[in-house]
Amino acid sequence: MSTAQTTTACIRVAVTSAPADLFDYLPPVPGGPVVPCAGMRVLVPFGRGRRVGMITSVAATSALPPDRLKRIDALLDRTPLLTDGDLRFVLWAARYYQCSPAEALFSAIPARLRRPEPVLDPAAPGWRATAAGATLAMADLQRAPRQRDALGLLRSQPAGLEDGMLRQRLGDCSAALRALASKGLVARCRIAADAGNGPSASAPNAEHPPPKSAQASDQAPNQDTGPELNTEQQQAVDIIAQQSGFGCFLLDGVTGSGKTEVYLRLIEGALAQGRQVLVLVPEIGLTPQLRERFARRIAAPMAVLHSALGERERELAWQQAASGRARLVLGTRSAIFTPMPALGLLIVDEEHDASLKQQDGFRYSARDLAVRRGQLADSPVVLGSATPSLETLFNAREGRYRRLALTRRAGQAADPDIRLVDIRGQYLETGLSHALLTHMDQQIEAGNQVLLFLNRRGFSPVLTCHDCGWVSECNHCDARMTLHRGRDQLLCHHCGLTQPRPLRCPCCESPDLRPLGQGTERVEDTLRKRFAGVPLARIDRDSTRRKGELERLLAAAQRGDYRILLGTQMLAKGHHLPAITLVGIMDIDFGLYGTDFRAAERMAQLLIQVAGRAGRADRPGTVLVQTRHPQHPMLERLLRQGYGSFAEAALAERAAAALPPFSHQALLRADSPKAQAALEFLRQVLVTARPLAPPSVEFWGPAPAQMERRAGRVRAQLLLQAPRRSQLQGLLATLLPRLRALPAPRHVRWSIDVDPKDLY
DNA sequence: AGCACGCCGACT
DNA sequence: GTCGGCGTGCTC
Repeated sequence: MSTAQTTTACIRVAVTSAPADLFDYLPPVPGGPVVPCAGMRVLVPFGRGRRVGMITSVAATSALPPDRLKRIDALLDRTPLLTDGDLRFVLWAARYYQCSPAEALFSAIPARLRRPEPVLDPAAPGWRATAAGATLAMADLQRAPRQRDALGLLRSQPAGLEDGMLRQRLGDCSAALRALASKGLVARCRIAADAGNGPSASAPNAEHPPPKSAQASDQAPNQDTGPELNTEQQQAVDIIAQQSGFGCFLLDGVTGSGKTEVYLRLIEGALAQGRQVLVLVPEIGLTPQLRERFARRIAAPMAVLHSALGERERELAWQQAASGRARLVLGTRSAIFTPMPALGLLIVDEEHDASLKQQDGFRYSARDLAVRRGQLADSPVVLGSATPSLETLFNAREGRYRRLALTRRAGQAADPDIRLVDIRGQYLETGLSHALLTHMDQQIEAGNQVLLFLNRRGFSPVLTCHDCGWVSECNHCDARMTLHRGRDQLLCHHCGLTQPRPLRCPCCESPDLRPLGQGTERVEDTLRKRFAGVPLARIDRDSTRRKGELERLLAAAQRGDYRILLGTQMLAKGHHLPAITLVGIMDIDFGLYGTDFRAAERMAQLLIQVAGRAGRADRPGTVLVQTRHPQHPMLERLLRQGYGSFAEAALAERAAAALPPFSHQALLRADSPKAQAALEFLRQVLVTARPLAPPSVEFWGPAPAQMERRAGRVRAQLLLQAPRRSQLQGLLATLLPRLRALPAPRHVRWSIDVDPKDLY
């Protein structure tokens, strides 16, 4: 039967780096051992060359005459990489975000599989505990914590763990393993392959033993049961755990209220029911801490997926999830596409965070896709944040999500005392007011830690000539080049252009060049002089360039090695720094009069997140916010009445202006090296689009982009806005194919961003 | 998106 | 006489 079918069937293939469409092929030469199925990769002739593609469906006939169809060269997989359910999800996302099926599918699988490589052999080399290792008293390894952790983990997995999995759980532990091997406590082994057999086959006891079994208590140093929950936490856990099918929850919990503890209980519950759990976090910076915390508490196998992973490691982790062997998957945004046959719970931590949105190519929002995936998997979705996005708060208000509030900080910690410092007319020492410096003195003297936040890296944002007024402009962008004194260069933060720091003005030859304004490097300089002898760490993209440096600095900060922490954005994320009693925000004004309608929302989230670093332990925290606009209504409201009240007011403004979430947007961006070409193209687009759109759809522009010239290209944009998502989707579905067919003016590149987060 | 074909200026 | 600029068109 399969012979007749395979000779006549038409195989629909998404081909890599091809136009947006799918292409029809004939099956590979009949008689092969493998029947082509949706979700398998194939090698196909395409034009003059060969490409990797993925089968999206197998149909009876093609719209094209059979003699125009070519034959698939080879099947690259013996079994599908993606199930029908996975395919449906990814292809839905491709349609929603107006991306080609091929680009979406191949960004959903590990990068290595975009090439015609065979999937890695899951029977990979690994380690297992020997009989001696299984009976050794753990106390004997008291002085070797790495070895103790490694052995403890291997003892909990009698079948052994493969190298990639061990690295996932423990980081680089090869030295510890070699040491254990030399004592005969662990041995090399191959892990039995059971990929593709579904979840239960690989989870021998479908009921995953919760970590309180005899075996777990044996490894007490590795597994704890966590603190008791307070009423709010318990209530949240109970309500979410009751949800049997799809349902979306907003876990709205102030910093330090124990959201992670709620996640952990929910995870334990879902695992105990034999389900898999997917946890999304914004950035790698968060992963080590969270990974360790999960590893300490969750006995079940976990896979970690983040962007710093090597290709092979990533694929192994992906396989672990897809085969059902990994029960818990912790990952950054692209992990939303990880196949998980027994998925039963999705958690998105810091759901407001911008890095959950992919900013190029396939521009998806991992948070929004998590909701969709929860629907398809008929599973609960938990969105957690101390500063929920206005979209999510709106959804909760409308009753689409259920809001669960955690209002109490764990332990004795009191809410931080947030105060504005009016810096108008004040003398500033490298941007630092007298008031801020005095508070720093006090806290440092009292033996506490201080955190200073300045969202500008480098020494100074501009270098200028005191004699002729020359400024360090970038040749390729409408922007100034930042002076970086560490590397003695001018650097454009927008296109990456660097040039040696000029000694004389390029314009008038004057030697009197002066740095204007301050970045973290310059503040560091001042602080090292002002607080001589006080240990200080600067944490920004430049000081943490080396791999593992950020973790090293944060760990040292946690131990109290540093008394002053100075940094950018990176410091705002949920790192736990319990000794901080003073947070200084050097400049909040960027968010008050921003051109982007989301500027105020971002400012508020940043302020509350940074403020959340203060006073997490039993010491009360103070936050000083330097501003030139102390009467700004949004800022006042945020400080007097808190984020929730700010969000209500901000939502009212959005409603009045019919902005998202009260409407839905898509942004068409175009750029070209030629001055008017991008704008011209978008005018053409508008002419095409207007008649296709219902009258309720509004068009804003086309207009030059915020920074019109960037990296040598002139940029323009056209914003589409509709009251209803379906109207916008309807318009895009008819408009985009026409745009792709439009004669593309030379050198104009364009792209579409559905639900854009940044309007520039 | 690649990668061809194809038709016009500066080199050995 | 060729090498090579990138404009235009096609890929099941």
